[in-house]
Amino acid sequence: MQSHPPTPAILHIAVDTPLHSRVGALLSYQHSQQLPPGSLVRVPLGRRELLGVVWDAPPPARALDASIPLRPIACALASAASEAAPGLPPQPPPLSPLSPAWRQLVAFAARYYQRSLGEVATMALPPLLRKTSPAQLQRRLQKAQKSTAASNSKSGNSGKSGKQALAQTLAQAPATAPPLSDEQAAVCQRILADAGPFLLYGSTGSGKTEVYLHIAHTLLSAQPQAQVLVLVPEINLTPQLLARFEARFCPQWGAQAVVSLHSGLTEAQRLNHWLAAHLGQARIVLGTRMAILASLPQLALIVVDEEHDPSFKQEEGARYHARDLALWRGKHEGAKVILGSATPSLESWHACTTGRYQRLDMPSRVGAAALPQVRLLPMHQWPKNTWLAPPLLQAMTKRVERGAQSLVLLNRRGFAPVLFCADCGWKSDCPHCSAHQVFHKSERRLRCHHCSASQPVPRHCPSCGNADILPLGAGTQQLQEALEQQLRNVQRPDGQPARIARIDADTTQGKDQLQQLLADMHSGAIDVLVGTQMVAKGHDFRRISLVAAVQADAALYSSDFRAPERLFSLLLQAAGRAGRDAQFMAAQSSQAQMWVQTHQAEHPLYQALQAHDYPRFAQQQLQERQEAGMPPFVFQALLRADAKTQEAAQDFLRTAAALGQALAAAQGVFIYPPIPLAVQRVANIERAQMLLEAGSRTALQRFLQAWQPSLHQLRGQHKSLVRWLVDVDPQSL
DNA sequence: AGCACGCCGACT
DNA sequence: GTCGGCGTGCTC
Repeated sequence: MQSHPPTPAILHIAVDTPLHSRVGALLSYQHSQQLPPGSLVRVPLGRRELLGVVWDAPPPARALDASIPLRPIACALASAASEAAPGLPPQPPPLSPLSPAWRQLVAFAARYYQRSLGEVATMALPPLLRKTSPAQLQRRLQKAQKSTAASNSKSGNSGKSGKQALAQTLAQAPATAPPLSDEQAAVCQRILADAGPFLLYGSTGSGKTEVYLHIAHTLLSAQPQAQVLVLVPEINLTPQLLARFEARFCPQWGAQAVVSLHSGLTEAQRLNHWLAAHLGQARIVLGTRMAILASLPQLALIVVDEEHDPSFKQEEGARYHARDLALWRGKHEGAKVILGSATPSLESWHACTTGRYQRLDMPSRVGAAALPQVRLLPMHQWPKNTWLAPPLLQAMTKRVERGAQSLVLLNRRGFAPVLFCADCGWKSDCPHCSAHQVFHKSERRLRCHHCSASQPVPRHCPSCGNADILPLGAGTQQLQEALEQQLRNVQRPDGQPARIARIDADTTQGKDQLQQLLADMHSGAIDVLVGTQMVAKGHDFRRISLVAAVQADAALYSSDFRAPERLFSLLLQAAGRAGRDAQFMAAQSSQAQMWVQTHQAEHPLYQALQAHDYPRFAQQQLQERQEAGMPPFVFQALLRADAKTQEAAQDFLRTAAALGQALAAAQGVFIYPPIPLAVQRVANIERAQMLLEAGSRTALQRFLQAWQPSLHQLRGQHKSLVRWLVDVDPQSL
């Protein structure tokens, strides 16, 4: 068919190299023929071979020795149909190039977050592609194209948990769509009629998922090629939602129609799922933040569930925010975007008040009991070291006796116990970090949560030799022990003693342990569950009628201005664990309750929580932020420097500030003085950062863009500098 | 960033 | 005598 012989060409290729290196831009290679932009190739660089993506523009002109010929690419993994040489058998259909829309997304993310094109591009591709030969890929492709009937439930879930959840959900809910409530129907109508983006504000149990399913079904039915992307905060939450989407869509469109994309998959699964999305076989892709960069040629809808969740922000490498990229991608690819949350981020809430997003409310809780009653328990009337106030213990005792469960939520693992010598005041500080090593009873070791250095628990104080050294500070473990002590004479309806269990990093080292604990909780074998944030999210325990938050106040004193927002969200989410089963609650003839132990019962945050009034909380927070000139009313970025000494790190930042000063002034960007990070030293590296603030996103972007070259130059002059990085839209300061 | 080459200290 | 520390230099 092709009559012209292929003409040799120069390809401009994005490879994973840091922006600040001398190979940070597109690299040029030669090949026997032109390959279309988006083609996947493997190229030699130095003595290694890297995955690369063919780009459409040449890199900015650089001094390149013209007498040395460009190296040829190693192989093409994916490209447009290549001509078979005359006489040879026709080549099997190759993988199509990545779409222009995908490359634009990658280019935007690279520009916005100040990383190289190649780094973002390779980050968006399955790691196995780096090692797969064209022949292997070809085989995989043929297999994928032939067996659309292959069981996705096998590869779609990792391990037992997914299958259990699937079976559970299938048993509970028929695959047919339940009728929508009036509220849900009204919301769906708006979403289908308007452009969006939409903020779906609905309390836990209000049926947001049913709205996602309905919209997805409508769009996928209307367009046979259309695809839907659903983002969830954490891997643990994927199996449940995955099961619901599979139950609804796989009977109609086959097992390949729904795939997951997250870091819990094996490399082979990830490649297969990615391919299914790229080839259009997957109609629905459900995944964590990384899935926002998947190749989805016919994207029609993006759902970001729990859009307020901080885990959508990547905190290393290219520090992108999946929700923000979702909005950009939706706009540029003509896909609808739905952000869903019971406690939206203040950024999103604010965007609704300015009309940038359309807010849709779903206030009612369906199929569940009334929202839990929130009781604020002032702690000043009890001795200072009281962990659980007597009224709360009484309430929990009553639940145990009636066969109902309680959940005790510890605000964070932050107050992990350190080892302390009462004689000389020695504490188990980490020798490499400005942090304490934490006492782990089960391992009999001290471990640093920042650098992972660990050592056996000393028998005597290393400083004064005193044998009387004790764990200091409330840990989940001590709380569990205290509870066991207090409830030791309490009996369940079956006459057995109360059973108390704990979920945290210590007790759930093996995956099976966590599954076992969750199963025991579901079966009712556990009466009181003590845990951190992870128990507050997602789990649908049917018999919990009381949730208690202890030590919640810490967030109110935090220097991080986002701490209250997170606390409110956590507490409301935790409250949502109680009273999920209306029938059970009716049989208990009691109301679901959320108890909060506090020294600040009058605090507006708790007052709003008591009223289940997120809008009031958000409005009050936004007003504070506006008055204080904080996001979302200003836009921020951080420049961080790591060096061998704090002084060197700050020196670099100060020099960088001086170099950017004129530019910053011109763009209206304010540069704050450098400060050490909260954890100043990790693994013997000193860390400092400098806040940049601007009244507009574009001003900040323009400044960062212009500033970047000076930062690269500066690098060479500061010898003890280990590295620097820019964090655009930081989540914590 | 990798991954080399290259030159000085404690071990089989 | 080698193994191995990480300093400097290069990669289309």
